[in-house]
Amino acid sequence: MPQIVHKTRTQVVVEILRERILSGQIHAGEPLRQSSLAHELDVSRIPIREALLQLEAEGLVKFEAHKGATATELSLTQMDELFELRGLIEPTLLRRSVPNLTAEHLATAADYLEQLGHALQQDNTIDSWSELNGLFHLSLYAGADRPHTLDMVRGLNTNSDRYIRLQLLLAGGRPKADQEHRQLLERCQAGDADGAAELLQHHIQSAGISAKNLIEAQMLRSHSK
Amino acid sequence: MPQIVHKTRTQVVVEILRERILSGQIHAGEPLRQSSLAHELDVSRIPIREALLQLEAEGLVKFEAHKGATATELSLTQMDELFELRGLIEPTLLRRSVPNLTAEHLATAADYLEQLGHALQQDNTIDSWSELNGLFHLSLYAGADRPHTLDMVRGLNTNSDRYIRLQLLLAGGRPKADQEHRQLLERCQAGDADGAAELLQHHIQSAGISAKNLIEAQMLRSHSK
DNA sequence: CTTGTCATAAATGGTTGCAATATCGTTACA
DNA sequence: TGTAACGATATTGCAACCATTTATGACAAG
Repeated sequence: MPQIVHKTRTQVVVEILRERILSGQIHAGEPLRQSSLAHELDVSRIPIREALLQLEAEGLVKFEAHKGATATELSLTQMDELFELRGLIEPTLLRRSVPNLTAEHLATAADYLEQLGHALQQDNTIDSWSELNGLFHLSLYAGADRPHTLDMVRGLNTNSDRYIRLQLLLAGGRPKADQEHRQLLERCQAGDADGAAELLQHHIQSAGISAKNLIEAQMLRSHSK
Repeated sequence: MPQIVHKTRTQVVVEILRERILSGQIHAGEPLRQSSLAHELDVSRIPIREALLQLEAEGLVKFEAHKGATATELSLTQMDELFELRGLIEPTLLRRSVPNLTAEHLATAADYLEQLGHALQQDNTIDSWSELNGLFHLSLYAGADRPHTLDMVRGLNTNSDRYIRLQLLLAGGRPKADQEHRQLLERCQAGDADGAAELLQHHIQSAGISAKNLIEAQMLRSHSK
């Protein structure tokens, strides 16, 4: 019984715009006009504005007074920054979490992992894979009891998501990540916090590197034509 | 020629409210009514709402749909979280920054440090000390070239600021921090990144511990009466 | 006396319209 | 020909008003 919840229009708009930016439907640097969005989504401009403000806090748009909002584009160095932060924070979280993980926690993590496997062969692959990937990672941090930090990690993930999706799109699935995920879960189940943390760090680092390579290739291609 | 800058009302309101929360003028848990704030600050409710949204992103208020906004209160465990994150991120930033610090960077850092010394003997001690403290720390990270991370650290600092100020108020100055600051700057000047990073970690950790002790004492006192 | 329902009040969420600001093309002038 | 001032236009910022939701309290039934 999902207890009907009244979403405000602002929240709805936030979700729509976030999805559009992450999916690449709105691409980086593109200006987001309040009026046109308002007209298109059939709401007034106030919810649009507030949505844009929230998205700015998430780092997905840049909001300049009297100039309008634009979808942010992450430069290569900014990607470095993102993955460096994740590589710093997430293993620490995991290390704290592992000793406190209950069987239930591990079960949901395993569930996500299985769904991840299925997601690769389905239709709307990319979006669901990306979401499940985030959920899997976060579920492993449930034992850390660090809600604020978790929010922060969620934010970092959201930001790197665009490039993860791009990576999925161009590289066609990620068997390597899947393998690493399984090993990671194994370590967690075994209660090996340090081993798990180390694996995770490699995992994040390699994801960062391959995302970066992809972007570089992309940039070269677009420059050469 | 400072190129007159037009602040929007929203920005003005954000600054006023942030200062009120950090200074304790608005204390934790206190509800923030849009109407009364709008009347008091002589603006409509729209800028107030947008300001509250921004402050929510900073973690200073909690904004619940249809229920209103309240100033957040940080529990002890949340403080732990905050200082743990700072202790994780800031030393890493510093280590990356030190090798790239120019003489100019170091000069401004030294300048802030001197101002910090003066601030202790003046009137509006707490507010300016707190601000200068943040500026000093941030100035040392200028060489890291990590703008996004810097923003994040700024946010963490803002959140811990309330308790730093409380600490200053009750403990009356912080000669210990001053000493540590000097040593820190020394290490940076000497180009000793690892030493500086280690010092910084201790510095943050001890600040966290003493803040925590203070809060605990505070809670005991209020419970006992 | 407790409890559930309904009406009323208060606060927030959202729409429309107007004012302020930036952008860009045009024109005048060096 | 280049540049600087200027004005039209588009876009954002803000205020006043209306709609919706939540909280409060009275009142009646058990």
